[in-house]
Amino acid sequence: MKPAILDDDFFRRGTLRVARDLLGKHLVGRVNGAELALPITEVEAYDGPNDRACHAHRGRTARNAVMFGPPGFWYVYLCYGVHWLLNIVTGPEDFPAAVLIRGAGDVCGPGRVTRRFGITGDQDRKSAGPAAGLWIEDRGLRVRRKEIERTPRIGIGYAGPVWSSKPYRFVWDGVRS
DNA sequence: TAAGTGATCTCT
DNA sequence: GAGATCACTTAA
Repeated sequence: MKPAILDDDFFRRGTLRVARDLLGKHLVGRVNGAELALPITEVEAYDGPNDRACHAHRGRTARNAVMFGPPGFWYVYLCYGVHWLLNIVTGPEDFPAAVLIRGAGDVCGPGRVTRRFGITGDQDRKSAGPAAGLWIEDRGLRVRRKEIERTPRIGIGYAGPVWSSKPYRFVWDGVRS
């Protein structure tokens, strides 16, 4: 199968579906002039205005505005004043949702993924693709359902018992090199 | 286990 | 404008 860059149609679907399907797809970027591609191993879904863990839950702000736009755009923000976190906007326009990329290849942890790829606020609000220097490809890697683990999301206790316990985190443990 | 770190958001 | 908060990481 020929590598295919994922486009709007892939990301326009339901957030949970996109999140699950993102496992095994390759995050591709340019680092120091060379191309770096790592298969995505861990993601979390943040699904719209009713999701109390989603940044868009309290309405549109300058920071989260990109989530209200069309799918396939990067949402990058600084967390704890230290770490950049990488999200891809999902769902139709005006439905604020995104998927957080928490792990790729042998890199575990959302802050470490961005550091590995050299991602900063520069990519924020850009459309995922070569022009942004950062995109996602389907390279034909096959992910079996049994290899996917679903757990609650990390670090969102503030969202209350209902939303913080939703199994919106997807981990692929079938990656082998 | 605790602190660093600074943008962002919610009050005054 | 001030104060609290935070989708994390690292060093103990």
